Amino acid sequence: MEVIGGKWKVVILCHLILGTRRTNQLKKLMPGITQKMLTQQLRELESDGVIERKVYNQVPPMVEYTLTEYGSSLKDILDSLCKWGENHIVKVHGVNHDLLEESILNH
Amino acid sequence: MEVIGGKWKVVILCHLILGTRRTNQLKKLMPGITQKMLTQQLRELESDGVIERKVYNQVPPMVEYTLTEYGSSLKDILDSLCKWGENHIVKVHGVNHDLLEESILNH
DNA sequence: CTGTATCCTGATAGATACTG
DNA sequence: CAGTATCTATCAGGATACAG
Repeated sequence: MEVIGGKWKVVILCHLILGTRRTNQLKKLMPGITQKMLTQQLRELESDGVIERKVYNQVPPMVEYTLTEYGSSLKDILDSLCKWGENHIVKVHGVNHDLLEESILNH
Repeated sequence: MEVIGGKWKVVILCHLILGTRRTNQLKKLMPGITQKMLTQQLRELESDGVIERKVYNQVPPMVEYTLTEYGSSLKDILDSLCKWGENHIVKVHGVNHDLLEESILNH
């Protein structure tokens, strides 16, 4: 739970499951997150060994984040978590399915 | 994550998967938890509909907690979570397997 | 574009004492 | 036995400004 318990970590991980992403791509995928939180959560995921940070020395800067092989072992958890979470949100909050992505990914 | 994200919730749920437990049983199973936290986490799990609280009117009081049917749907998540967590602790903290239960359930 | 540095607030949790 | 009430400490997270 310490590894995936941060407010945005599961969301970040779900995005990275789909492939490598740049910092700004992640930011656009999660409009509700602040720059500070994004960096912070990414650093923690990195130091836990589940994602990798690749810096390209150029101007303007470019940084890519990728799921490590170890991080990929979280896929099962993420999947069952997302599945359960969707049902739960629909059940408890009565959100219809079209609003789910927005509801989940932005908050 | 809001449902299982509390500091002790996954531990409580893991115990309740094995069967109904009384308050004091849970307390003994988790030496590190305080009375306050135990009650609090149980109440939250209850209001999320994943556990059920049964009060027997007697002296001394007896209260039993059981996983609801809905709560049982968390079993997959809990399983994969525990599995991954064990590996992670061994890998990161170098804890040997005998110390795992103590390490996990008490902190 | 990516990231750091502050400052600040609310949530979370620990300790302790008390109640029916 | 099970739970409540306080009070306090800590921490995660938000807002904002700044930097290479």
